[in-house]
This record gives sequence, structure tokens and C-alpha cells, in this order.
Amino acid sequence: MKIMPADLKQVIVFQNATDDDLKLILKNSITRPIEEGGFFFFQGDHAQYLYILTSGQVKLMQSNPNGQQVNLRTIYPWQMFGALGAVREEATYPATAKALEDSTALAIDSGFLHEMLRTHPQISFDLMNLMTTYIQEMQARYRELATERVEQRVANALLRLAAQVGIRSEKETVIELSFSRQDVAEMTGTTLYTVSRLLSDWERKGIIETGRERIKIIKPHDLVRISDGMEK
Amino acid sequence: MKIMPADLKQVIVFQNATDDDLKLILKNSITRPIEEGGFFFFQGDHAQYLYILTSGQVKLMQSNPNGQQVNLRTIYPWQMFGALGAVREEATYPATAKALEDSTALAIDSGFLHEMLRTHPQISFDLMNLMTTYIQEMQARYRELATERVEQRVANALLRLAAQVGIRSEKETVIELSFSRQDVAEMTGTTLYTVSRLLSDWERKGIIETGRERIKIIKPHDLVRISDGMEK
DNA sequence: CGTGCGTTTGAGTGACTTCAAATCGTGTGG
DNA sequence: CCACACGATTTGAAGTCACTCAAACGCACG
Repeated sequence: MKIMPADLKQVIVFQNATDDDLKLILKNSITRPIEEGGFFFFQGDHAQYLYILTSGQVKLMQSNPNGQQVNLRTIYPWQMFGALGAVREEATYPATAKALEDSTALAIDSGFLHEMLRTHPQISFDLMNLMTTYIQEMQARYRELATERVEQRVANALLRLAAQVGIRSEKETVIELSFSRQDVAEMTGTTLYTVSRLLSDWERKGIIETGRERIKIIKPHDLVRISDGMEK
Repeated sequence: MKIMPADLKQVIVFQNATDDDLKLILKNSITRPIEEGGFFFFQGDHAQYLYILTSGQVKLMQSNPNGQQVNLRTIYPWQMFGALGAVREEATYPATAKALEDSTALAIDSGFLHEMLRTHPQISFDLMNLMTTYIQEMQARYRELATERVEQRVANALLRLAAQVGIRSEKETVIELSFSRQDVAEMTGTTLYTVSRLLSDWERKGIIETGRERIKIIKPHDLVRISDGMEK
């Protein structure tokens, strides 16, 4: 699929850019397809490109020296990734970007990006704003991990996912999610076994329905109560 | 103590600003003294000011609905705080800022700040860069909390603190820190009891020396080994 | 109709928390 | 200058949450 300059309007950081700017950006970027399971970059790689996902789904994760990993976030079309590395010259990516499905991204060279930021202050400003929201999200997740029990964190994660990407059924307040137990575990800093036990428990209570890589939220309100720690 | 424009050069985000700019910033800010134990602002307050600490020490912390809190970071002179709230108009502070000692800060009105960012792209850019480093730090701490044991996290926290604010003795590699067990616990997402047990253990092994609100690192290298999980 | 991956479930364990009580250190008022 | 009082710290004992490991299950796809 060919990307048009106008498509880039969907990128938050470019929403104030002119059509000419968008054209210039497109001209200075390359299209990079990665198939399911492949990687756009690894943690520690020299950060040559800033990416904008145009199709598919990408998981950003970070590993510790022992190889254990956490999910930092999942990227959906028209979101940027790799920005942390690419905005500073001579930097490396602090995370690994893995394609969850066949995906395509626009790769903007960091040299050109730097030039762009210098000549288009508005973009710096918008990027800064985007970063403030991201910092706040990370701070909130950090606090959650430090102070809340697994049960609350998982409930919270499901609610957050539902708000972001859930497919809402027409009549009822039923929300479908496509994530494995492992995914949810990595998102909440726990193990797939604990997640499985929790989900089974909630299913018995009629709060959710589950299947293979599928979670259907039946009673969001009960999840809210659990995430608030009002349980027990 | 009177703040001079040149003093502001110590603020990372203002290091590229002209003297005239610094003068303008000073003229549009007010000095705000807060005594030990007092607060510059609370989480959820309307974010009217961006602060620059000129003396003392400030703790940034976040609470969950139940009142449990985590330490996000400690601010030292010439560092900014309150930026996350103040750079967006009509926002609230995502954290609480408490003075650990009698402290003084320069308060820059968010309206003026916004104007400043609009007319001085370089500042947006520098601010964005500062935020990238902060995001990376938060991501790293998040991963630590999710994947590492308390022992490793505490060792890591001590090393990080030592690098930031430790007083290095001349001859030997001995580093002094002034933090209570409670402080360290809040920084690492654990309890003061666990921290106390750990520090006692390390003291018995000669890795550190401790006292009331005092931790002296004798063998940093051993802490590095512990933080890498090479213990046991 | 296998085969593999995602999932469930059980049993055992251990790291860390919680609560309680004793002890230590420091700074402050008499 | 000393003694007291309070906050910081230590330590023990008990409890628990969640992890680990192992094994069985079952759905979906080839």
C-alpha cells in the first residue's frame, strides 16, 4: 500500500506540519516491512531510524541482563516508535521492537529527523508534549507495580487495553481483547500461571469469558472494583 | 540569597539560552521558599508553575488511591520539577513535591513558560532531550521492579544514588549517602524492614557501613555484583 | 487426525511482608 | 551537661502472595 503525505496527518506529532513538510518527510524515509515474529530493532542497536508504523502491530520490550523481559507498550498504526533513540544522535535504542503481525513501518533517518527538529520547532514542541504523556503513563505503571497486588494490576491492564483497542459489541457492554496469558503477564510484571489462575477465577464469577488468546469482558464494572482493591 | 541570571546557566534546559533570555525568565518568576516538611504542590493540583530548585532538597512522590506512595525521584539544586504539569496548559501535577529540607525554588508561571517555549524552540528541544533521558530511566526502573529481586533493586538504587549525590572521600572508594531505610524502601518498592535486613546483612559482610540515616558504601564493586544478580 | 502451542491446575516453595517489640541514637529542654 | 523522649532501626515470628516446576489438557491449524 502506498503511503500518501496526507496519511501522515494521523501521526500526532505531525498534525501541525504543512503538506510540504509531510512530502519532505516521506521523501526522506524508507518503507520497511517486517514479517510476524521479526524485529525492527534490538535493544542496544545503534539508533539510526525513527519509525512510524503504517500497518500491523509492534511490541516494545526491554530485557534485563538475564534475559527476562517486560512489555513497555504495544504500537498500533500511525504511532511512532524508536523515538527515544533516534532523537539523540549517536544513541542506541533502549528497547527491542518485535512485530506481532506482518507489519510495515516508515523509517525516518535520524540525521534527517534532527534537521527537521531544528528547522521545525513545532515538531519539537509536539514531540515534547507526547513525551510528557508517556512519562506520566510510565510513572503510573511504576507506582502500580510498586504498590498494587497482581490482581489489581491485571484488572487494570485489561481495562486499559479495553479502552485502547477493545472491540466494543453493539448492544451490551462487552469488550473483546486478543491477548495471550503470556502477553498479559508481561504487561503486568507477573507470570502466565498467575494470570491464568486469575482469569479462570474471574470466568467462574462471570466477570469475563476467555478462550485461546481471547478475553471477553462481560462486567467491566467488576474489574474496576477489583482494580481499586475493593476486593476482599 | 539573590539569584542572578548567570546562575540559571546551571539549569540544563537553559544552558543554550542567552543572557537576555535568562534575565527575562528571572523577571517573570517568583521565589518560593518552603520549609522542611512542607509541600510545593500536591498530586492533582492545577499546575500553574514550573519550578527550579535553588536550594534545599525536594522529593517527588506519587500516591495511589489507598495512600501508599512511591518515590519517583529526588530533586537537587538547579534541577527542574513540576515540568510535566506545567508544559501543558490546563493540566494538573501528576506527583507531589515535598521539601526534605528548608528549600527555595524559582516558580515560573506556566503561561509565560508556554510563551517562552513558543518563541525559543531551542528550549523545547532541550526539554525534549531531557525528557528522553527521564523516560529511559523510568523504563529501566520499571523493568527492574518487574524482573529483579529486592536485593538487586536496593543495590542498584544505592549505586544510582551514589553516582548522583554521593560524597566521595578522597583516597578510598568510599561513598556517603544520607537516606533513611524508609527512603530507600520507597525508592525500590519494598518495605523498610526488608531494607533494614539487607543493609544489616551487607554491613556484616563489610560491603557497607550504616548509621541513622546514613549509608557508607565501602565496596561498590560488591554492590555491582549483587545488582547484577550474581549472588547466590 | 495428529501435533504444537496456549492454557489449566496442583503441589511445593520461598521471598518478602506484616506485626510486634526491643533497642539504639540524637537532639533538645530542663 | 545530663536525661529524657521520640524517631529510626533492628530483629523475631508468623503468614501469605505469588512464583516455580511439572504434568495434563484442549483447541486450532495444517
